[in-house]
This record gives sequence, C-alpha cells and structure tokens, in this order.
Amino acid sequence: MNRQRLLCADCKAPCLMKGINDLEAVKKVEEKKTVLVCSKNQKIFHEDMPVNSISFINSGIIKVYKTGINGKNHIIRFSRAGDILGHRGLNTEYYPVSASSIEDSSICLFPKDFFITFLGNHSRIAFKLLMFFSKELENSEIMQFNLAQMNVREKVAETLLYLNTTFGTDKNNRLNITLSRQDFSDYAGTTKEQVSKILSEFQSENLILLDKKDIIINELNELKKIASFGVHLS
Amino acid sequence: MNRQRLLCADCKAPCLMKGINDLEAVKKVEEKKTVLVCSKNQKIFHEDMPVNSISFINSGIIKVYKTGINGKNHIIRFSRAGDILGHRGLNTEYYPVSASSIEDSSICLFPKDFFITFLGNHSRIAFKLLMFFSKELENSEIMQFNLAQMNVREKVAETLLYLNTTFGTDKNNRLNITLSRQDFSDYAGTTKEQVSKILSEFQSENLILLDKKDIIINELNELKKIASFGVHLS
DNA sequence: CGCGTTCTTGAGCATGTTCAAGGCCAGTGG
DNA sequence: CCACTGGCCTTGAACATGCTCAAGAACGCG
Repeated sequence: MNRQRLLCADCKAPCLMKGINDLEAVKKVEEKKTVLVCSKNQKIFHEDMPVNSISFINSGIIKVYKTGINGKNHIIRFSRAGDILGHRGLNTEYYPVSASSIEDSSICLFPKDFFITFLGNHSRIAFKLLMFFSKELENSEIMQFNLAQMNVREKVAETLLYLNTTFGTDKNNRLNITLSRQDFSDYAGTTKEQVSKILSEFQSENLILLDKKDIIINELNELKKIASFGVHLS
Repeated sequence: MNRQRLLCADCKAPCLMKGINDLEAVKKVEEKKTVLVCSKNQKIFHEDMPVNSISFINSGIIKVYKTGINGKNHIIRFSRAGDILGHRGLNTEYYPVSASSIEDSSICLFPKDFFITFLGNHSRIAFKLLMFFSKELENSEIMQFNLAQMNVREKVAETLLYLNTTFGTDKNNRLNITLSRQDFSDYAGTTKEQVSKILSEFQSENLILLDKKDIIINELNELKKIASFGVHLS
C-alpha cells in the first residue's frame, strides 16, 4: 500500500465531501485527507480494530463483511467509487465489520474526530448522511427479509439483480464486477457449490451466460420474475 | 383508537424529544404533538401508506415488520417505550415496513415536516438520531449475519437473548414480553412449529420454563453458549 | 361450558449442505 | 514454449436439516 496526492477538485466520484462552497472548508478537507492506494485482496480494516478514520472510495471495489467463528463470512455490501467506508464505526470505538479490496482500489481517509466536527459544522452534509443511513437501513432490512424467506434459487437471482443495479453492465450486458463463487455465496447467503449449480441452471435456461469468471445477463426480466417473491434493493 | 393529551414533562419514556432546554421549542413540540392510544393487535401503519408523521412510543410494544407475498411476515424489531417509530419513512414517501401493536399502546406523533425542520434547528438531537441510525444499522447487519449463518436452535436461543436484553425479566426471570409462536418465528427466521419444538427442547434441558404463554429464563449463560456462534445484538 | 384459536408433536418430504472427484485455468519455472 | 502445480469451479451422491402437513391437546374468550 502507498499514500499519494489526489485532489477533490479533480475527482469524479460522487462522494459526500463534495459540493461544499466554503473555500476555507475545502482547504481544510484537503489538508486532513490521506489517500490510500491498495491492490487486489488487501485488508483495509478488520473487526475489532480501533476506528481512527472515516473513508470514501475513490476507485475500485471493496467488500464489507462480518467473520463467523468457523471462518464463513457474511458479506454485507460491495462498495464502489463515491461510497462511504467505515461509517459504521461512527458510533463505536472498534469496527464491527471488516473490509477488503476485491480490485485495485484507492481510498480517501479522514480522521474520525475531524469528520465528526466537520459534520457539526456542515448540517446539510450531516443531513445527507442521515438520509444515507436511513437508506442503508432500508437495504439492510430488505436483506434480512430476503435471507429469512427466499430459497437458494431466488437468492442467487436476487444477488445477480443487486450486482446489476450496483455495478451495471457493459454494452454486451457483461457485469462490471467479477466475483469468486465464494464471495458470491457469502453475499447471497448460501454455499459456493449451490451458487455454481444455480448459475449453471440459469445458463442452461439462457437467462445468463458464463464466460470465464464473468457473467453476462441475457434475460434481466426473467431473473426479476424469479426473485419477484422478495423485495428489491435499490 | 383515540387521541388524548399527554405532556412530555410528565412522561417517563427516554425519548429523543427529551432534554431540550429551549422553552420556546418545548412549547412548539407540545403544540405539534398528537397522541394515539390503541389497543392490542391494531395496525399503526402499513407498507405503502404515505409517511405523514414520525412517532415515539409512550407505552406498550409495537412490532415492525415486512410482509411477504405469501403472507409470511418478517419481524424487523419489537419497539418499546421511548423508541422512535416510523423513522424509516424519513427518506421515503411511503412506509417500507408495517407496524402493529402487540399490547395496548400509546404513541406520540409529530408531523414529518415539523420533525425534519426540528432536526435542522437542533443539531445535537440530529446527531443523536444519526448515532441511533448507526446503531440500528449495526443491529440489522448482525441480524443479517445470524439469519444467514445460524441453525434453528441457535436462532431460537438468540431470539430469547434478544427479548431478554430488550424487555428484561421480572424478579422470577419471567420475560416481560409475551409472543405468539408465529411472532416469535417471524422474528427468529423459522417456522412456528420449529419454535415450539426447540422451546420444548430447551425446557427439557432446564434452560427455560414454559408457563402458559410466558417464558421463564433459567440458564441465561447456557443460552448464550448455544447462540455463541453468532454475534449478539446490544 | 363450548367453540375457535393456538400450541405441540410426529412423520414424511423437500431443500440445501457437505464431501469428494475430476476438470479447467492461470501463473511459474524449466 | 511447454509441462507442472495449485487454486477455483463444476457436478453428483449421500446426508442433514428444517419445513409442511396433520391430528390431538390445551388454552382462552365469550
């Protein structure tokens, strides 16, 4: 990992720290920011580490997950450019989750104390954060519902829809994210073997196409029908 | 249902609207408040109803849940005196969840617009709400984890621990909440029959005692061991 | 006291997990 | 450039778990 310079003014990511008019504040933000560049499969933070900073993703994809005692993880979300990271540490001394990069990534860190003070001085941003938390809570409760009530086929379809919504596809409908079967299943709430079997099943029904480790979505509407039992993330 | 007078000054519930020093603001809060008194098993609001107010529970217990298309519900939380209700409607036009009383209850309602303005003028309370959301998100993510990874025995033990932590017991270790098997299973993430079987099992192991519809906790530590695989709500 | 609802329990069944074997692919070193 | 190796993916078979269904019991509300 290494740290380098990156100006908010040059950054395209739609992050919360954007859109401050106060020039003095912008300067302060630049001053307090540290940029962390890391390659694929690096651990960003781990459960029970003290929370010293709140971060925003500049580029790459980060998985946020909880570790079970048997080593089986549960992935809470995949975060991308513009997303806040470590926000769950706001009210706690130690991280309640872990985060690892699944692609080469760069992240902007702000000291937690600074961030909290900053929120106090910028009520509009604090309010946006509040709305974001409310939205996050909604998504988390939908996940609860889906994990509690869907069967495996529905869970796999729902995960495909989530990946499609969150990361999108290129012009050939190829998902802009590549996951191992293990990561896929840790998010979907099943095992890697089941994911493999159900994805093969979807392929034989021509709903998707498996090309190396990539997934091409052929029939989005059919997948929606399969997952239609559940509620959808947005 | 009927509406009646209830002054914040006389109220013991630890709600967010407490602890304002500004007398003018206190007067305004009283002015905008509506009290709703309802008996057991009343619907407070329903998915897809427009969100007109944000509420606080004065007394009673309310279940907050999502409805599946097959009629099987998933209970998100049981809320009690002092808890905020309908906060998930803050960022949405329509409620994403439903709420029903499972005991006779009374609830203080504030118009949503007023509440949002109030937050803007009381940044300390807005910050407390932000911390509350962060905490809620933590609990919801723990529930995700538990639903994804626990077996039924662990889920039932975990639910008992949750009820014990949230509602406590009287001096005889009798839980201060009485649930139907259906509500219990809708929270735990299994079926009513499984709950019945596992509770009987726990009784035969002397971990709990079933007395009518009440549950008496004998061996809290043993239950903790059973659920120890998972993470715990706080 | 009677009736409807909820709870309990067992049996059969469906679903999903685990385990294991084999194949594929990418990276490495000769 | 090719063979080797390790990791990941796929697939089937055996097994475990939990769900559904059904019948009887207990409870609680007129």
